[in-house]
Formats: sequence, structure tokens, C-alpha cells
Amino acid sequence: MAEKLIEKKYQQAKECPITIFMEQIGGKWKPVIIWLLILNEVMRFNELDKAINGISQKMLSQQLKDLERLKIVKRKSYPVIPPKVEYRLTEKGKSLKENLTSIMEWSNKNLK
Amino acid sequence: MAEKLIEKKYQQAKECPITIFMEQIGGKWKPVIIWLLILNEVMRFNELDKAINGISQKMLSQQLKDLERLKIVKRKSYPVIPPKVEYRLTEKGKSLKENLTSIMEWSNKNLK
DNA sequence: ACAAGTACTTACTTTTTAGTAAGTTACTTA
DNA sequence: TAAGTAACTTACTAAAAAGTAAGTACTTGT
Repeated sequence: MAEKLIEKKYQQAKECPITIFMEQIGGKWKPVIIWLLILNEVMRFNELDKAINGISQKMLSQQLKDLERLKIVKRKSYPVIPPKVEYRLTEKGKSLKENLTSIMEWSNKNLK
Repeated sequence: MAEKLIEKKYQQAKECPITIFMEQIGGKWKPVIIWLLILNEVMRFNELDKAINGISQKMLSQQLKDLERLKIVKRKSYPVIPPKVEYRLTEKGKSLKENLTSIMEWSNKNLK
């Protein structure tokens, strides 16, 4: 009984594309990171850190890792000291541009 | 100093349209509720409850209240017993259709 | 008198997400 | 010799979101 319920929940989570999207691309920081990389093509860790108001290094690094895992962002690190790491969008990441643009437009029109 | 930081955070929250969107329309249940009302035009509380796998009545009522406050959903209640309440989208709510459709398509293409 | 129906609310617990502050690495420059 | 730099990680705390279970209100049908 309980197992059946849990199984159903799991299937829903796996099946509703909007839910999946929100789980993976939603949240407080990911859309902002993606949007910055749409605007800037290549950004370093510190640049992102400075550009995003209020984010901590911990959060930034965590979100970037997530986005890498999702193949939305790619990371390129140079073996120099001090370290140099570049972040940019993958093709998949770039393909989010239209979605985010239309969200932005809707938001500007409808929310304050 | 600390106040300035807080103020900045606040401004960012107020200003980034994608962040605002995610805060208001994001989350686990809101997009699903909206999507169902796009598909069905009018739904009653229990219908939504049954249609959304895993949601509790508490969550449903909470989210519907939020969506009403945001003028995305409108509520029509009939003074009968047992109670009858209908939910449908406002024009603003309906205007989310394209956004959600394109999110769905992107999600189907890119996420599993 | 009691169960059923509908749309909730309340109180409480658990889980998830985010924030804070400090530490780490390994080389460079003053 | 000490400070600076970039990109992190770790340990800990706090806040927000979600889940669970039970209760409420009012009336009709049995």
C-alpha cells in the first residue's frame, strides 16, 4: 500500500517534464548562472561570483557542478597557479536561451 | 555595511525577472496545477487533488491560494453543501501556456 | 444517530535548500 | 618571510519547503 504510493510518486516525478525541468534548472541560482553565460559566453569563477549578487562561493561551486553534471555547462581548467577555470555553456545550455528569454519577457510584463 | 549588502540582495531579488518567475511560478506543484488548468479550463478541488499524483490537500490548498494571490488562478465558490469550488486560470494565467509548452518541449528533448 | 461528501485547516515532523565562516592548495611577488 | 591570488572544500547553522495525520463544517440520505 505504502509502496504503491511511493512508486506512483516516483513515476510522476520521472514523467512530468515541467516538474523535471523545475527540479533541474529551477532553484535560486541556476537560471541566473545560465543567463550570465548566455550573455557572456565565457566566464571565470570569480567573475560569476562578482556578477551574482549575494551568492556564496560554496553555492556557486555547487550549482556549477550540478550544471556540469547536467551537461548544461562545461568547465575548462588551466594548470596554472593561481588557478584559472573557465565556464561556458554547452550546446544544450545554449538551447535554453529562448526559454529563458520568454520567461524574462513574461515576467517583465506580468510580475513586479 | 551589512545593511548595504542586504539591500543589494533585496534589489537583485526584486530585479532579476527570471529569479522572480522561479520564486513565484516555480516549485514542485505550481507548474503542474497551472498545466492542468490549461488542459482542463475548469477544475474542482477534488479533481485537482486526484489528478496530481502525490500532492496532499494541504499543499494543494496552499498552492491554489498562492496562485490566486498572484492573479494566475481565480476561484469561484458556490454556496451549497457539500461545498463546490471551481478553479480556472485568469488571462494572466492563460498567457503562461506558451512558456510552459516550450519548457515541456525542451524538457522532453533534453532531460530524462 | 451516523456515515458520506467536499473543501478545506491545524499542528507537528522531516527533508531540502541556503547561508556563514573558515580553511586548503601551491605558486608568485614584495 | 609573509601576503596575495583563484578556485575551491568543509563543517556547521538557519530557514524554507514539503510531508503526515488528524480535525472541522454543514447538510443530506439511511
